[in-house]
Amino acid sequence: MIRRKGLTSVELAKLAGVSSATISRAFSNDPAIKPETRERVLALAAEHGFRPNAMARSLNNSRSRLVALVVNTVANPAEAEGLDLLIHRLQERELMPLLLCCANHEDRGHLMRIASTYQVDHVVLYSDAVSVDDALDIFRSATLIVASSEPLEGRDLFDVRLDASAATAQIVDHLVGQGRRHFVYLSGRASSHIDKQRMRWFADALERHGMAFEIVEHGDYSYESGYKEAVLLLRRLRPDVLVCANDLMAIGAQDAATLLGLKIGADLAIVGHDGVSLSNWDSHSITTVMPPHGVISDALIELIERPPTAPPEQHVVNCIVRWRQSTGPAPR
Amino acid sequence: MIRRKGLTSVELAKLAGVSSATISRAFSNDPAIKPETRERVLALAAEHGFRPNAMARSLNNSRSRLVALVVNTVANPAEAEGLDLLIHRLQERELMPLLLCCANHEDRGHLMRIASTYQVDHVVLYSDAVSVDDALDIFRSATLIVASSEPLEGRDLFDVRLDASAATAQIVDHLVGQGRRHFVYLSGRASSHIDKQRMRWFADALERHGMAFEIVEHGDYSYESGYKEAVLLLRRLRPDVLVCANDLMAIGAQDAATLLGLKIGADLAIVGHDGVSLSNWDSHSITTVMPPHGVISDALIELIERPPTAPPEQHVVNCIVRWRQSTGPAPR
DNA sequence: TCTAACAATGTACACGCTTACATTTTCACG
DNA sequence: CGTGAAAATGTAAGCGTGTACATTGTTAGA
Repeated sequence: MIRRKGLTSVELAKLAGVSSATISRAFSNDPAIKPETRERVLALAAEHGFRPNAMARSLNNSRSRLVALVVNTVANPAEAEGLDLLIHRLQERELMPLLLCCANHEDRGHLMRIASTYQVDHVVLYSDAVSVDDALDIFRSATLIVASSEPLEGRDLFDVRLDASAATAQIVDHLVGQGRRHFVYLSGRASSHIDKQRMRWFADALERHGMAFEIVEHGDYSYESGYKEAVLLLRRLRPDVLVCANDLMAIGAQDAATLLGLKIGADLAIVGHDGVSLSNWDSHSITTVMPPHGVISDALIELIERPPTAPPEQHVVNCIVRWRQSTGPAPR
Repeated sequence: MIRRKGLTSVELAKLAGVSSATISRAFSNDPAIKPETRERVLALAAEHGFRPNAMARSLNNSRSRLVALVVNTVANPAEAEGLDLLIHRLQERELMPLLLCCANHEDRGHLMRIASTYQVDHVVLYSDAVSVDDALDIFRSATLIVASSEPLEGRDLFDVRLDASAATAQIVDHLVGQGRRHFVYLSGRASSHIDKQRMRWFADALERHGMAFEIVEHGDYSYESGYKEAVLLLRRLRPDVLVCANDLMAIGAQDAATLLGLKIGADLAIVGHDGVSLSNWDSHSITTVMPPHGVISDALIELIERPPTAPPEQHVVNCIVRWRQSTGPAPR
């Protein structure tokens, strides 16, 4: 296996009988180049397998076309299913995703510092893996784009904020309309921003009916914890609605409830969050509050493509409801 | 938000009263530098937030510390759960993963060509997303590392090959020992290399008992197809063992079998592949043939860290069995 | 035919770092 | 105290592009 280095623009220039500047112009769609020359250069380049060196290129125009994606882990479908779409969109635009997986990584700062070394143009904070301030501090010369449901008041950032208030209200209205009165929220990690938000949205929606809900704080986002906590709380509290911090816990809870002889969608309604694809299996069809991944990705891309001089901009994206069997017959 | 560019090594040199070469040496662990100077430079660098520009660095030593990871999609846990570990290992070594998601991407060649532009040091073909030849052709100056279960005879590549023959044999022996005789394999995509391999391993294991199995070729790796095909085939063939091309289908099949009144692990044994975490839920505990992600990642890292002059090397990694309830009581 | 304006290309330097080589400093030892 | 080797640092030439500016070629209008 011979590892030959590709040729450079000067070498190709020699072969084409032009200067390296012309090579550069051929590849950068410069209108100053004669179309025929362009064609000739590109043909020759293709023939010899020449492609401009992105390192050298970004060294002097300081645009790397690299986008750092800061996530927790790709092993979690709730994150990965949206991420996959975003990566796809980036690739369509010939932007290169640099993935930073922060879960299990003690020193996230170090991780980001290394990434910043590559002169990334944009940083997308795709999960709550790191704080906005840390990221701002480290990625000084990149534009930071935050995707979160945490309200970042007055921060003047580029951000796409998820809002599930409407979706949550729809579900609550529907369930209250079914005559349900006893709501319980099973938390994943009560201290997490996303969990706090979700509880707040539920509280608001219930309050409009003059109602409240109880919180069980012992979950950890896993199937097992959903199962275990559901067994305990169903015996103790006897709710007719169980809202779970994520779909995995909702599925675990459903299995537990079934085991206890409850009829899902009738005796007990179950609601999940995230809308992961497995919430829609026949075995456990979970009504869930889902972030619209396509809309989010589009908004993020829009922020990424904004000219660097443009002022910070905020998008608010509304979550949607996936009606499934765990809340009985769907409305309308 | 002020986007100030960081300072350069010459500027820092000026501040430190040294030359830019000394700065470079301080950051590259060059033994030729006096420890105290090194400390002084690093302290000053930290103070001013200086970090060397990776683009400029790799431009002249042609080592980018970038690793291209060619995968299908991160949305599929079977891929993502192993990938997550590999990314973690890379990050520990200060190597940057450049993710190429090929599923849904018509022109994978183009994707790879762009990535190659960034002078990646290594390319890991982590799934069957693209052919080895295409990758070799495009990433001329990087070393290619292939992770697959497809035997690449005589290709003289760096590769980590999965072998499930022993694991498969263990399962088959166990099931035959339980008195089971009628084996059916539900395929995901019969044309895929991985599926062909898995069928071959099963064929071999059964052959040693003088037995064979039937193949149902209508699956597509989804829960739904597992469910649907299982309903059809269980009525038609009445097997006592159903081997599925992946865990999702196995779970679907289990739901179908349960619906038909079969007792899983007794009337019917079900076997999956991939060992995704959700194969271990209480609701559907599936015995599965699992690639040891840790071992695979270690092997890949070892190949990545091999000096560029080293000759190609092959690792064979044995899959392991996760005994669950879908095959009845575990052996021993 | 001459000139001005424009189109197309070439020239040369900058981007921020590494590194071979040159130079200076240090230090041990006679 | 002088000498030479070793240690530490400085100098300068790239690495492969993009791009401002200079240069050449072309065409229109008078």
